Amino acid sequence: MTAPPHDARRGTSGAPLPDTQRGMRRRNLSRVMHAVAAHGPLSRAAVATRIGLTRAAVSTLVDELIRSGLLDELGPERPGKVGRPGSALAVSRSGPAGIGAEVGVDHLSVCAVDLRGEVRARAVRQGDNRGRAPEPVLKELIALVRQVSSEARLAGLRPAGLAVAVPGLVARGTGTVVRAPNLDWNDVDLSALLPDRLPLTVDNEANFGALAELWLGDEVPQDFLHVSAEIGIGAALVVDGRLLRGTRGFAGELGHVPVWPDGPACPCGGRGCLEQYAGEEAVLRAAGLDPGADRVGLLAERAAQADEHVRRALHGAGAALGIALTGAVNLLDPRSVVLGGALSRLAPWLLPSLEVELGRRTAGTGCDVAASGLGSDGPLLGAAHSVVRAVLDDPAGAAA
Amino acid sequence: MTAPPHDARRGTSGAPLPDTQRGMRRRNLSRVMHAVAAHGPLSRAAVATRIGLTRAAVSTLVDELIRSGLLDELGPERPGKVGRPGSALAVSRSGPAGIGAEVGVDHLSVCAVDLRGEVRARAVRQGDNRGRAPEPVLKELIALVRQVSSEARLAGLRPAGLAVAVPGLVARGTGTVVRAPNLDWNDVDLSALLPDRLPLTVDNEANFGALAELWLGDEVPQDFLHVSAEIGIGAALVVDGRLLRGTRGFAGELGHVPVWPDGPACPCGGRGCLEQYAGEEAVLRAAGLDPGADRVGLLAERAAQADEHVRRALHGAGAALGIALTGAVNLLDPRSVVLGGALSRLAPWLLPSLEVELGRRTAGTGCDVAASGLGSDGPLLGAAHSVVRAVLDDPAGAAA
DNA sequence: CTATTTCGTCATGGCGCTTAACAAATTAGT
DNA sequence: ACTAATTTGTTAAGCGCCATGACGAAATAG
Repeated sequence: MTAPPHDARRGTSGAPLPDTQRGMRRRNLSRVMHAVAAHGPLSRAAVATRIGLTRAAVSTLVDELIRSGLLDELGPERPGKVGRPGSALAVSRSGPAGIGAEVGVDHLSVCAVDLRGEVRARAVRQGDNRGRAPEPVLKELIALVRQVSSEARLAGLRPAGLAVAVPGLVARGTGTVVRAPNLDWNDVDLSALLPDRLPLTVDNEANFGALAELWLGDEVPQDFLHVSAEIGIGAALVVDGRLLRGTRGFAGELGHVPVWPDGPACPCGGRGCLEQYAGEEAVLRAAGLDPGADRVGLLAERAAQADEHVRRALHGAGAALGIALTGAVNLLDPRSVVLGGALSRLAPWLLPSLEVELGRRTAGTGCDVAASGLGSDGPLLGAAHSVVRAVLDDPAGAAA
Repeated sequence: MTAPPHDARRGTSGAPLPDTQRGMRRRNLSRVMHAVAAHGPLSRAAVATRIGLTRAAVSTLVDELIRSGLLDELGPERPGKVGRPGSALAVSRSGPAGIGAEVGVDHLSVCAVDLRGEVRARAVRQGDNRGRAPEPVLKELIALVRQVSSEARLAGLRPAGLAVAVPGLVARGTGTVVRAPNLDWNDVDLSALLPDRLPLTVDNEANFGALAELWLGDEVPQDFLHVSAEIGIGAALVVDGRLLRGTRGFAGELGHVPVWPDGPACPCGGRGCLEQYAGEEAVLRAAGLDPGADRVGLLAERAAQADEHVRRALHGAGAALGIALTGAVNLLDPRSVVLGGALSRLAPWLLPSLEVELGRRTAGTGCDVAASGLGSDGPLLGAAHSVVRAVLDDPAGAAA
């Protein structure tokens, strides 16, 4: 009566589970999906040489994926070379879809992304969520999710999962928002409040923003530091194509890196944290502006108008950021630093002083700094794509 | 005449290579080795339940490993429970051995470690290597390696690889020392100067020290920051049981994290780097001591004698370290910080001020700080063990 | 002394990939 | 225009590897 080890299979990571033929098949299915997803339409033969299996093996894998509705046969390729032309395969446009959602301080947004990575439906609801109770906010979010989901279904898609980006700390592996200062939420369990049938993932919006950069960015370096400033100043670290979360999921707290250790006291208990120099509040104060609704927009507008106060404030913030990033770059040696989220809009005025500080302090080694091309859509897209990635990582687990 | 994909197999990492049955076998062989190595003598049945395969499958795997000389059958276990007692399996004491070597500023040392992790032979040669040319130093090192190797062979071991720890930057994936300031070596290619038949690995001693902590430490957390101070101040980051090297292999430069950004100029081009406050030179100067031969020993001795100057200097260094580590802890959220190498000897006088700074600046989250238990042997042991790990990771590739 | 439990092995079977051969579809050459 | 060469996708045979189920062996429990 020994328990059979048959069900020892586990989630998507696949690495540490006992190696059996079933797992081999699953990983090879995933390899085929990734190859086709990443490198456009491909013939079976092209997939085979790319992933290192034989054409025969790939044939059976592809058959299975087509039957599952994850791959489409587009028909014969245009013959340019000698030999029988291959039959082009592409990731299906009508298979599973990832539903991404974002709870922002001044908006809610939801979108559906197909396996090819295209956004097929989206919905936004503007409105200040600061201080509102979780329940009504999430009720509105559910309405948006329902709307986008049914729109997706009309387009022939099947929602396969929901990922929610929130501006706060999320307990690792759960759906609980531990603390979201700008919303004033504490210990909110989204999995209880979002009773949709879809598998749910919840994560920090900075993390999803970094993943979007990893999956959708132009340069696609596998190692970079993604800095965003929606809640305080957060950094997400991508190393070797993997997001580094830390033991408790608290990694990336760039905002509380000491810049001038004897500087002003910070609510966190420290002194001279980066947030005291480059945080939203601090910059607004230094610029002589009142906190309003769209504070970042205001800063960008004034800076563009060459407002000297604002420009000087941003100059100082950039310098402080540069000093904090010097520490990070020295520790991590990333290929590049990406300014995402709100920071990407302010980049033109932050970058000069930032690069001066970073450049002279990391003389030989250095590191590129650039603004993200994804703008404020990063977290939302990252969330939706995370669902899609899960399907690509384990196609067998997400059969139609 | 298509190239057969047969040889697509690759190194030890195993993950991204096309999944074929051969690879499956190799990974399962590795799982058996790791299980036996980590959890003492084990019966086939115990291995089977532990790694999630059937007894039948484990039997054939074990047979193969015994035939290769990597596993030993110790005979029947002491029966304490009902049922037929299993036959205890242990990692062989006479299989392959890892040869580790360390080029220190004041010594050369070499040791041989068997698959069980026991040091079976070692040799040390004291003598200041500062400023000596690479060739004579390496000639001496080769002599030590030969001596230890033949000693190991006499004990029935077969040297399977040589790993060298050097106090400097090593170009990733090569055997070239880019820069070793304390030795005054630049662009020295060890693979050309160590023409032994053994497969050669070269890495920074701080990295090997961290790996030793990972593999041999008591606590065995999979995420920690290992700080050492042989060459300047280096940190090695272990995340998820993997060493984080950075894109160029320059990760862990804790010594040049800005502490007081307006502080004294640093040769690196920056100002107020940690090294200006907690580096060996800086501490000796603050303590009013001259640089001598065994500088760290001198500091420890004086501190133990309650020398006020020295203690105050170490107190200041600890505070600076604490500030720099605050940044690192905020960024990485490691489970603990370990002071290794020379720092472990000075820990009693560094820790108090270090913990004060770190504690009050990372209020809620915090992070344990402790001295390494491995003392100054860390890098040497880490190097030798890295060879052993390579065998455990791919037993098939290292058959007798 | 028998029943029970656990261990290690063996024979059988299924699954998944490789190999080798073949038909189909195209280009290159005469 | 017709044949040769090349490449694709499929099929059948074969082999490796693990699971399953049965068995003898070696201990404890009653």
